[in-house]
Amino acid sequence: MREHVTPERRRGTVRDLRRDNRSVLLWSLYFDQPSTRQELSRTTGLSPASVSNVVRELIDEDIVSEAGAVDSDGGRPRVLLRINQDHGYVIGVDVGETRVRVELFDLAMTERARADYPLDPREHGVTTIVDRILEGLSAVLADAGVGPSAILGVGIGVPGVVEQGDEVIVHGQTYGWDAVPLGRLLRAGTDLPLHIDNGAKTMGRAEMWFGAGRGAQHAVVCLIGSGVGASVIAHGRTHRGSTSSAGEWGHTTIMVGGRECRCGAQGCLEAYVGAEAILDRYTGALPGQDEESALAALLDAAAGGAGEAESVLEETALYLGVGLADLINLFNPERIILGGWAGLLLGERLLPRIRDAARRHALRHAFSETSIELGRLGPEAVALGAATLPIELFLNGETLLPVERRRSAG
Amino acid sequence: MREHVTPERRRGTVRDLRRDNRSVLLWSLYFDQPSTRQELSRTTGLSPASVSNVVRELIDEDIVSEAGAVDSDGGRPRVLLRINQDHGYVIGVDVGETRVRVELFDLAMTERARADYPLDPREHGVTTIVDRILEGLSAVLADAGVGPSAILGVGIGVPGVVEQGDEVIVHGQTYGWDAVPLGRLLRAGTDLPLHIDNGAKTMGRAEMWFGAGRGAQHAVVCLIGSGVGASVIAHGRTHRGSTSSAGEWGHTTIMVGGRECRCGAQGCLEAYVGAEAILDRYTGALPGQDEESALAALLDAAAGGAGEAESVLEETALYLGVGLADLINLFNPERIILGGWAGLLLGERLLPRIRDAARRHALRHAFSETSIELGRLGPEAVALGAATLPIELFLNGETLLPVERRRSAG
DNA sequence: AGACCTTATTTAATGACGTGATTTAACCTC
DNA sequence: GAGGTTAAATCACGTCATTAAATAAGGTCT
Repeated sequence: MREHVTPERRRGTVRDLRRDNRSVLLWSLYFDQPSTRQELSRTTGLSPASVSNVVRELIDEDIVSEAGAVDSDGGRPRVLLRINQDHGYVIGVDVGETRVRVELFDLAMTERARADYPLDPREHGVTTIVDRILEGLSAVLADAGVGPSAILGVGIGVPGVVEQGDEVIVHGQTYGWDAVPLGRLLRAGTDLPLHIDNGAKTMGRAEMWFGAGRGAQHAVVCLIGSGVGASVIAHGRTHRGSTSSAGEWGHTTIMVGGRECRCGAQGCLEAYVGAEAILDRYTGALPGQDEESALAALLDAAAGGAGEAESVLEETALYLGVGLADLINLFNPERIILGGWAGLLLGERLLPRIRDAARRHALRHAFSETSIELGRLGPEAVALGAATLPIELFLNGETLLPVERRRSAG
Repeated sequence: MREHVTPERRRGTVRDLRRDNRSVLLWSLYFDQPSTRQELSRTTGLSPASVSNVVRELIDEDIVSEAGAVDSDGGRPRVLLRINQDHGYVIGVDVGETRVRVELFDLAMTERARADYPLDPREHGVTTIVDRILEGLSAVLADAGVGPSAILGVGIGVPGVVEQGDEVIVHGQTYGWDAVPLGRLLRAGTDLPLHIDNGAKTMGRAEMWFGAGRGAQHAVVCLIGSGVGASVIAHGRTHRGSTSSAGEWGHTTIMVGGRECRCGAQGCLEAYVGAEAILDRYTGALPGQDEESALAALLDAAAGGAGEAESVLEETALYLGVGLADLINLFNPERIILGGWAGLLLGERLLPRIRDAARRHALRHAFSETSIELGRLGPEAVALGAATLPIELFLNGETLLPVERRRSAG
């Protein structure tokens, strides 16, 4: 990743100061469009004169446009400013268990093109995935009629642990990937700036930017699907830890000596509340071929009064609540967001019971400061969140121009 | 706390830039004394000219002194710089379960005076504690012959959750304190700038600044005494969460439906590895009046081959390892430091077994990136760590002068 | 001892920046 | 269209970090 950030982000000269001020202004404008110079002066704390200067610069660079004015009541009207959504584009890639999806967005995160590639459930080979991604990149570029030089960057959400560094390495424990240098493999097929991250983390970004997490500084986004992951946000930024593998909530132990988990340990949370585990604990028959319809059927059975289904779900709510309580105690977030396809299904029916179990297992004070909510973006948001990775660099003024890219690639 | 920080730390003008640069220079010098202008230029990334300017300013303010020079091999010798350790003093307070300790340090963290007040085990009344603290402040000032105006600030480590805000509130679940406005109560008796924080967190600071955590950016310091706490450091800074109660590791659930914990929940880690809980699980007789000697006796019994003692400890190592694995999975630290009097006792004998249990319950990748070590400062470091709170503000250039203090107090 | 070399630090000149004060612009009401 | 009002741009100023040049402070060599 580093390779696409200007080397050694400095912070000490007057020019760095300008870059930073420009950046806070862009962030402010991005999340509160349209806005006026006045308002930006208030929200950024910069003087009106500085806002004027920076905005002129941004307009000259075709990043910001003036767009109308607000009605005045006796004075010069305030001019509305907005980010030019066609100044550049970003691409988000969702590498899931069942498909690869590639989406192209403009700066306003409006989808401009999409490509979908279903995966054979047993076909997770690295080269297959790499080919699909590269294919998808060309497809969405062609489809949207956008040239590569207009692309600010490509965000890629993948399952498994992503180790950031000079070379991005992906460890997909449950995916069959072992130390895959995904960045290098893709680089052979494209010059676009790549940003690879764990899918749960990109999903979390999406909820934080555009979903249930908006406005929160400290939050945890829980992703429950077949497996279980989480994205921890502290001070508005994803917590990565020393090698970017933080947030592996699913393999937290909630029952010493408990059920075997596919990670090899015993008593992991995932072995109780992951969709696969829930279905596994239920001995009755369930219709539906895939996990998604099976879990829905289980929920329906419980609603219909089926005893065992009911008790499996009751237990699930307890375990999930315990898992959330651990997050509350350790991270003291202001908000917990339950997402992922299974998380949303379960939350819809069990949220009160889950909340109650969390309350019983968390410290009073921390629990009372936390709200537990459902995600708002659905499980499709992985690509959207991945696309925010290059957006973030852009807003920070860290995006290289295509010319510079070529230089740094050589 | 806010009240003693200049209101609204800005970041946008050239003057802020200077404050920041001055701050990075001070931090660098503080942890690498003595140093030279050259070296500081390298470590801070500032130009030699800027270092010269800032250093001259610091010398004029009597914060830094020149102290000798390094031998040269043919050129002008480099002048050694060090922080003037008598430029100001800080006070650290440790409010423990059995005593209140107040220590006065100079800027080099050399202890200059100390006052100890044992507490009656059942005498945790707020007014008693407040009186002891105030008494201790006067005592160490008198003892060290230092006037209040030379004190940069007072750091106070207390048991329980400390809610930072305009008014500092202490919730001491196990201490019998309920929403105590400790800051306000102390303010009635002293004008000194106060910084209150959880004792586990201040202890963690001490290890990070001067102990086993030096140099780490991501670490967790575990404090095991009668109860269990932790201090999580991410990117070099203590993780506080939205209301500063993050890091309550002790009440993480490791066994759904397990042993009752004094917090009211079941299966908390503390109910298995806290000293009180360990002793409680052992049915044999143990000599010694206090927990400390009892635990030592239990360890000796096990070393002597006593079957039950051995199995209780074996179990303890397992549970503790599980607790550490949770931390590894969630935070992905580069280092875990085991501290607290019980943690040190247990670690001494059980560390290999604890490590092994952690390995079995953590994800491979994250575990392999983490080292698990014992604390180096002993359980006495709470006051030392608390005293680093005002030091931090000082290094950041956020300490008010006594004159300004009075203004802001009125 | 003195000429010369080497390295550290300071000084001087320069360019960039943010800000408050001052102008100018743009719209309203009467 | 004159006067009032608010927004935005411009100007003059002070601050800052940096580069290049100058100076300080010690060596070495003859």
